[in-house]
Amino acid sequence: MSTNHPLAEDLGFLLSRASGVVARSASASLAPLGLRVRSYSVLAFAGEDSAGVTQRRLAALMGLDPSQVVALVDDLESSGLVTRAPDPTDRRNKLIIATEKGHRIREEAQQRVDRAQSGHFDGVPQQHLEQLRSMLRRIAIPEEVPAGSGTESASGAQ
Amino acid sequence: MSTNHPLAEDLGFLLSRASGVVARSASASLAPLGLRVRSYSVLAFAGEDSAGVTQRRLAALMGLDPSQVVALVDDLESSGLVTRAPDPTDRRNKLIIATEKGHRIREEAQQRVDRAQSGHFDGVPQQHLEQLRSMLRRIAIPEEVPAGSGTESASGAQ
DNA sequence: AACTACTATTGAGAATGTCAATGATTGATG
DNA sequence: CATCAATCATTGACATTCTCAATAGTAGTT
Repeated sequence: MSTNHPLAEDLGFLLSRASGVVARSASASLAPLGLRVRSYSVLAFAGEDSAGVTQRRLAALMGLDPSQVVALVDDLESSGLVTRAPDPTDRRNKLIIATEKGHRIREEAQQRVDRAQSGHFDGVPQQHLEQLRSMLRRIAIPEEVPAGSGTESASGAQ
Repeated sequence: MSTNHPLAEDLGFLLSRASGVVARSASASLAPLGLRVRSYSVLAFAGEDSAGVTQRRLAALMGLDPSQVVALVDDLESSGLVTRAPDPTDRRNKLIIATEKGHRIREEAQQRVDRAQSGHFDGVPQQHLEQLRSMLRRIAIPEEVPAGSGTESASGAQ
């Protein structure tokens, strides 16, 4: 193992650093809408599936503790962007569904985020970006998360 | 216009997600040494330059507020891994220098982190990793940070 | 019914991020 | 030399985020 590379070249460090930079600018771009990166993510996922998403699944998708999702949904709900609908098939679940207003804001938010992010990625050729996406997906999601039943031990960190 | 891609394909989201995954495992691997990712980063940077690093520079390197560095250095100092040495050329600065023990721990820590990270990156071909590093560097560091300890505006001052 | 497993929720405590203010020091200006 | 602005480390306050344990409600099983 060539264990003597400077930290500034370490992939984990660069990952964290780049993530911070991008998240910061995204957060700044969302501020006018009263959203943060986290709440935007919840809104986006909720808006992608008209059937709604359970909070448990949101937590798994975002790599958060389920308890964190509660507050995020609380905010979005009190802002009228999403609703908590009971799941007819399993009343333990609460399906997070974007309202009409939620969809509008989500659209606007996505444009803002895209615009902010393009500033960081425009220097990189499209083909490389696709590779980057592929690698990050691989690292971020060790195994595909099924959408239906969650039989996984989804406690996140252990 | 790629304005309608799912969030799970968004580069910023994937970046944040991958960063979290890698940081978590790195943090876990460092726990036995009493280090976290942050304190390890400080220790690593301090150990890379025998002349030491100012806290201001550490903050810039790591993308932190200077006030955050204070606590990190406090911990490392009380653990005997680094020392705060006065800068002869500018007494406002405090040069963070790794102790002998600091160097030993840093070595051990680096091996642990590398081992933990290899689990995430080993599936990716070496060439792609190099591209990944290059892209991340570009995103993470908008402009190269000069390494001069003092305010040597001899060449390339800006 | 009893039991186990799962979901959302709450709460506590630690870690992290952000921001303003301060003392010590430096460099530049008058 | 005296003064002023800028820089560095530090402190403190405050919000956000992370991590964990515990709980009520529900589901599936036996």
